[in-house]
This record gives sequence, structure tokens and C-alpha cells, in this order.
Amino acid sequence: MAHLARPPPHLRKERARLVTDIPYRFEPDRSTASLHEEFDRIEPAAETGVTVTVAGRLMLRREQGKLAFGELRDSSGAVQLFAGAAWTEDFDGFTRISLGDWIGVTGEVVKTKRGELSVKVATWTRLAAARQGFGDKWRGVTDVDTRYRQREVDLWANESSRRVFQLRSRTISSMRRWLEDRGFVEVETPTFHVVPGGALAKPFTTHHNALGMDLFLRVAPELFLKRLVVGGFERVFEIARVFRNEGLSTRHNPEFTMLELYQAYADYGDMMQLTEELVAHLARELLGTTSIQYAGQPLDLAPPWRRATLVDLVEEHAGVRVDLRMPVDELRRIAREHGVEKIDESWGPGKVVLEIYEKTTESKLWGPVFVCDYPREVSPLARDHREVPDTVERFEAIVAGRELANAFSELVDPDEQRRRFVAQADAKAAGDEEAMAVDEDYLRALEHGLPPTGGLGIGVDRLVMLLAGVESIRDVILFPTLRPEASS
RNA sequence: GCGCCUCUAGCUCAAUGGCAGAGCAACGGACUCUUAAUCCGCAGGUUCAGGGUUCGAAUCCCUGGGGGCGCACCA
Repeated sequence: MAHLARPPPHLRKERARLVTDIPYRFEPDRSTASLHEEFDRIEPAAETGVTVTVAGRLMLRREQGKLAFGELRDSSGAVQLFAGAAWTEDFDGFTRISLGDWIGVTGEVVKTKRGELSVKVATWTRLAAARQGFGDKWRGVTDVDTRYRQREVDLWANESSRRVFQLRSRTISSMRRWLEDRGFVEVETPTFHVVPGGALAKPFTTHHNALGMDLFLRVAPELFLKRLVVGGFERVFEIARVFRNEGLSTRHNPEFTMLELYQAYADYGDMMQLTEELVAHLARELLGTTSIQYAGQPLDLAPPWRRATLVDLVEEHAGVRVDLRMPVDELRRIAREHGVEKIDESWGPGKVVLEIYEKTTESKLWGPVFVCDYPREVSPLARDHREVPDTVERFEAIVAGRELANAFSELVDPDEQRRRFVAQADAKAAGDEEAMAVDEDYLRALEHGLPPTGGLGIGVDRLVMLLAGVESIRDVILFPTLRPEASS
């Protein structure tokens, strides 16, 4: 178990005393980045005559007798501080600032003889005393336990981590802007659900005391969003935190973020186009290119992405032609031959075919591909395929072997939806913890009329992983779910 | 839930059965243009916890805990 610097007691007391001198507010007039923007072009040894005030954390210090240099880092970047006994108030104090302390500095903008843009410290104020250190100044903090449990330390110690979370923020911001530009309206729907629905997943349960009832944390916002389409929001989206009571891995966190959107009058073909355009747009805007590297391999996100049916892809990768009309025993035999170990008696052809696909094909799909036309049996909210029997108009976008998006032409027929719900409820009664229940509120909404609608869900964390080039979902979630530290 | 790996100073890491160490940070000092500054000095440890084997355990074994990766589940 990693713990960071605990200075000896006498020192902690001295540091604690420093806190009593901390001012209540401070007013910097520049960020370090704006200083560079404004003054980077001046000559070495130049003096500008411009006095500025900046603030941040002192991350490095280099003393040189009656001179001292420091690196002041703020959220925008860093700038060198240049202090000297001849011009800096309380120079001795300046040389004793602990690395990690927050300080505010006022002084002239200069460039040193060596050409480093600097603030020539006239006065300085301690804004926080760091009683714990920020790790090795060269190697940072690499202990992943510390990085995830004490993210505040990771963010200061590791520039790459800071960049990833800035990229995440810009991704969501760009996504929101792009959708709003296309007439999509952002909404917020409940996270407490009386009936868990919208995805096949085990929900978390909680309890409301005043209502005296159990509630479920949402596994998807889907049903509420489609009710809003019924209500006249023709283009609607939510960036939704959802909760699934399932395993943790480098690709799964129990709470994660999904973009879900619904577009009236559209079908799943429109959703494909929207998906590839949105992802390519984000890559261009944030990375400047759609040709990226992921896990050491090239990956091109430029549209159009390949479109292929699920059964064609299975044939391509497993060398076997499956068909939903084949006898289920034959499909089970094929599944076993391809390494599907647990095959439940209750599975119909659709579920068995999906298992074959997931076992043999999904992880091998690298470049973006729309895997189209899923079995109806495993897609209780998607509309029947207009041509292919027993399948629905649904696709998953697979990128780098992972599901990035899931979309359908939405099922709009309330009678058919009820039949699908009842089948789900039967499966649930038979022990399938991921099956859905009958949602009467949703069925009543459908009775009011859902027009043809395309719906799309994108895993935001996984999208950020792709754009940031990181391979663990914990590197894109600020505070990932962890076991609590053992109390000592 | 299962398997493999891992846990040593605040951080990053050595020491693999034989005296627990280094660099950085911290602390004291030298140095008027440094860039991970440099140099000198000082201090810092229940080697994750508990048990066992052994003349001797950071090292080998067992149990427990944290973490990582993989499998399973899933997005």
C-alpha cells in the first residue's frame, strides 16, 4: 500500500503553522500559458517593464547562492520564477518554500540570459503549504494504486494524466456542441428507476425510506429518452452516468458514461452515418487527424466505416456459416466447436449465434466496423429487420476489438414491445439477472405514438480511451471504483 | 468468482538465504543565469500483516490484505 510523504512531527507542526498566514483571496492577472503567448518572442536577457501576478504550485527549485529559480505550474502550464537576494522580498523565505506549496508571485516579465521566460520575483505569498510531497520530480508517481486513489497527486506528478483528463473534458464539450449544432436538445432523466430497463445488465439496488420502496440505479437512460421523443423532442440526447453491477476490468467500471441520442424519422442507417461523422469530427478537432495509433497499431477513423452483417463477419473469422433458421442443436454444436463453454438450455438460436460471434469474432475486429443485424432474441428494444427474418435493425460499432456504440431502428409497436418485454420477464423469472422487466409506463408512452426513430448509444469512456491512446478505462475516469483501503 | 504476477524509506528503485542500500524529496550548509542545476553534510525502515521453515528470511513456505494483468461476466 503506497503512502506519500509524511514529514516528521516537528516539521508537520512547522508546516501547520504556515497555514495560519494564508490569505483569503488572491488575484492573479495572467495564466502561465498567457504569459508565454504574450512574451515568448522577446530576446534573451530582455526586460519588459511589465509587472504581472501569477499563481500556482512550486514544482521545482534551483538555488544558486544569491539567486534562485523555480518552476511555477498552474492549470494552463508552467513558467520559470527568477528570484534574487537583491530584488526579492524575503528571499530567504523564498529559498525555503517546499516543493508543492502553492504561491502567488508578482514581478517583472523577463527573459534570462539562457533564454528562459521568467517572472522576476519582487514579492511572493504562500497560498497553501504542502505537508505531503508530490513524488519523484523526474519520474513522477507510477504506482497505479496511488495514481487512482490519490488522483490529485497523480495530476500534479504526471503531465500525461493531466492531458488525458483535459482531453476528456474537451471531447465531451465538442460532442455536446456538435450535437447542438444539429438540433439535438440535451436533457436529464432520472438515475433512480423503479423498473430497470434499456439494457441487458444487472442493476444496483438502493432504497428510498420515505417511499418505503427499493429503487434501481439506471443501467441506461433509453426508455425515458424515447418517451421524450413521444413527447415531441425530435432530437434529444443525454450524457448519462449509468451503473451496472458487473465485473471490473480495463474496459469496465461499475459506473460509466454513455452518450445516448434519439432522432425521430431516422433509422439505423442514419445512426451509422451519425456515429462515423461524430467520431471522425472529434478526432479531427481534438487530435488534428483521423489516423491514430492505438495499442501500437494504426487505426483510421475516417468515414465511411465498413458495414457488414454479424453472420458474414462470423463466417469471415470463424469460417462457419450460421443462420438463425438452423436448428438450435446444430447451432449449439457449432458454438461448442468454437469454444463457447457454457451454453444455457434456455438459449434460443439468436443467443447462441451472438455467443459464437462474441467468442470468435468481436475481439478480432480492429478497424472501425458496423456489425449489423443482430438476432431479435437478444435485442428486445430494436425493430424487426425490414428484410431479414428473425433479426432486427441493430448495429454495434466495433473499434479496436471493443464495442464503442450500439444503435437501432427503434421498436415503435407497443404490442410487439409488450411481447418482447414479457419474454424478457420470463427469462428474468427463470433466473436471468440481466433480463428486463415489463415497463408499463414505457408501453403506455408507445401507445401515444413513437414515430420512426433511430437511437444510438456511445461509450464515452471508451471513446476517450481511443482518442487519448490509453488502454485502461481507469486512466480516463478520475476516480475509478476501487476497494476501500484497508483500515490500519 | 478463478489463475498468474506484485507489495522494500515520502517518491522511483536496488539488495534472491548471510551487516537493508541508492537517486530524488525533506532537513542543514556552499554557490549571482539555473533548466531533473551542481557540490558537501544530516536524517529517514515493524521490507503490507500474521504465522512457519532455517544457525540466519526483504528473499523460501502457509494464511490474510491491497494492487496489476488475464479468464469469466459485460459496454
